[in-house]
Amino acid sequence: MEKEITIYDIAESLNISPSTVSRALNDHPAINSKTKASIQAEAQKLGYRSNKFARNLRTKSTNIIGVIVPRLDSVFMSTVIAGIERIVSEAGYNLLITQSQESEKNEIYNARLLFNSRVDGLLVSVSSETKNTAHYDAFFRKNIPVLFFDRVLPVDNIPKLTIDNVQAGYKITRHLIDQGCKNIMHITGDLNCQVYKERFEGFQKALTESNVAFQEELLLENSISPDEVVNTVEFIIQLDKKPDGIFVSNDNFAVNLLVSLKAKGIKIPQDIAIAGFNNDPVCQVVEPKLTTIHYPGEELGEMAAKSLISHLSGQMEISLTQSIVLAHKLMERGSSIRKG
Amino acid sequence: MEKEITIYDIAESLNISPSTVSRALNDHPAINSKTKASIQAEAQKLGYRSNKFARNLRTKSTNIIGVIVPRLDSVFMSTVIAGIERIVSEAGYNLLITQSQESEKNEIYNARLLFNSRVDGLLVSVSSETKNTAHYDAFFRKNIPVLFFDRVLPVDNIPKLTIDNVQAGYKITRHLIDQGCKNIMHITGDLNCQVYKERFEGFQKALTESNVAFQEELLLENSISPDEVVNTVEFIIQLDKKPDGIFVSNDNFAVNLLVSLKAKGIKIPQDIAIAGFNNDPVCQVVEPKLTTIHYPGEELGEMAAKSLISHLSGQMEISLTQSIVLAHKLMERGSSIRKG
DNA sequence: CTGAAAGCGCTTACAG
DNA sequence: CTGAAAGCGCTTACAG
Repeated sequence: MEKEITIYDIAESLNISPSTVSRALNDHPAINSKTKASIQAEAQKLGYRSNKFARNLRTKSTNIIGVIVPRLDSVFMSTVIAGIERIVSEAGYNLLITQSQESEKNEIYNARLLFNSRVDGLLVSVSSETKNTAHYDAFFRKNIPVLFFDRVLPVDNIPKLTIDNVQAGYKITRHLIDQGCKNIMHITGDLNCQVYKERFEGFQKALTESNVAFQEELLLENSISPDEVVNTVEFIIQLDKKPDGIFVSNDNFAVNLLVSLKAKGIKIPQDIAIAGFNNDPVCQVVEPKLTTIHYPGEELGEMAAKSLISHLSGQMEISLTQSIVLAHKLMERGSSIRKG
Repeated sequence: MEKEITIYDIAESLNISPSTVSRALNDHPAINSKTKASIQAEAQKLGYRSNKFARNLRTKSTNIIGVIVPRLDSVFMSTVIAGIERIVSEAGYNLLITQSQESEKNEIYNARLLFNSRVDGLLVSVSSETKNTAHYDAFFRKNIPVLFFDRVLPVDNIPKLTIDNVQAGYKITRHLIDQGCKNIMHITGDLNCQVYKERFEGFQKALTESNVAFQEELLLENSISPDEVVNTVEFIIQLDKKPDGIFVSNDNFAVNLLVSLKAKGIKIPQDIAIAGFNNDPVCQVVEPKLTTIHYPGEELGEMAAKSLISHLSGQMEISLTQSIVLAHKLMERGSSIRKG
């Protein structure tokens, strides 16, 4: 076990004061450049590494950004995280990442943990259970910037980074209608969750606008867990009046549903047109390929990280108080395009 | 901006010493339980939060575990990370996560960063460029435990957590041979990378054992980037003697290849049987479903985190010096099973 | 351009 | 069971 080298060791070996060593190591302008060079050389030679705790204790900042997401293991979220990591590490920050596993309790716990870890800023995508932002008040009170992304809460004065889910839901439903669908099913997650709620809103808006009736029984809420595919297929099969189109708020479920429906002899898109959400790579691999909304995960992550960091570094204070809406895109593919 | 409450504030308001407050807050056994209760109540009331930097500075431990992976945004890796996060957060540790983007330079940078962040332990999956462990020497010298998982280096005395890639490669090739394949192509990543090298080794072993000749031109190295699918299909199409089986060291590529080959009129598995590696969910969605090796990501992550933590908490010192080999499983599916 | 000194908020060996 | 005191390794206002 090596002894840990401190600025005092460097100071002693060079016969100067620790103050000067500290300044030289931080590239302080007042220090003579020759002194600086010799100090830096000596630090290198002795294998010095700065003690972040002592530094943080003094300066009261951590260079750590906290992240809370519902789950780490989706294609979408891992892409977002990868984007965040890139920007954050380029800017010399570290990342403390936690997942709530869709539980408000875990989210509260994580928020507390990150607060106690004194993160300089926080990037949050809320769990589907989360109803309010009380557990972030501690951050607000201390002026620690918090940015919500993707899964946000319908609360004012909190900066948010999202896509326009209402419009996206509208567009995709509109597309299904244009392809001749008149009896459209919607399969979605917890409607208390803002993103699902808004997509559903867009869905309804498109129906109303085109005078397509909304069938209550064709709304399947909370059913986008992969295990639910079997039940969903059964449900669809036994319906007297089967849907001729399905908008699923999640690619993964959509894709599995598509495969299972085909296995039951249902033709996609002729009998039922299907559309998903997110543009996961898997969309391109099923046959027919899945129509979906492109939701730019990596860019979302990068944007989120950039906004937070430029806020932290003092530039662009305003932008963090604004909400940013990223562009999305309808990807029309075989699963919904009906020839003629 | 609220004033930050310290143990001195609690001590003052209760008219006792900071020492006692510190002990009470850490649930020290010597403290009277009434004193303890009143201190904890006061801490709560004042909104006290412990200052980790002061604590770490004193105790010289951080409760942070560093993670270095090649990429965050694969299904496999995000599953691993999710497993790590679960275990680590249950044990009261935090995670500092970095990605090397398959660059040795980035990996070295990240190792240094995490070293300077004084992580208590390190979990590493190396980039495909990484040739040696010199950049982890600093950790070894300080007895900071390092555990390599999935992508490991062929170096002794470093604990590793993997599956038996040779055997897995052997099994899947053996399966292709059993299905009547006699001219098998292998598509793989950088063969300097241990996992790919070993799978290839297993591939060769199975061929040799069954007296199936290995065709040099049927080894495609470094070609598992998604952009390469088109070229690969072209290459296969123009071959005089087309392969009747393909073992791809990566599900994602395998699945895209399967789809593209089908689009060219090649029948899977009749003309060409295909097998992948990892058991990503996408395997179940293509038609026919993809034969692959199940590589348990979540368990891998959990195991890695558990080993490291039990080492850190002083139990099970030995196990970290051993290597752990997780079970894998051949998933036989339609992409390779030939009737008759 | 450089130094002496105080202080960030905690923990813990020592003493009682 | 409780307290006084030192010290972890840094930074920085103040002085020169």
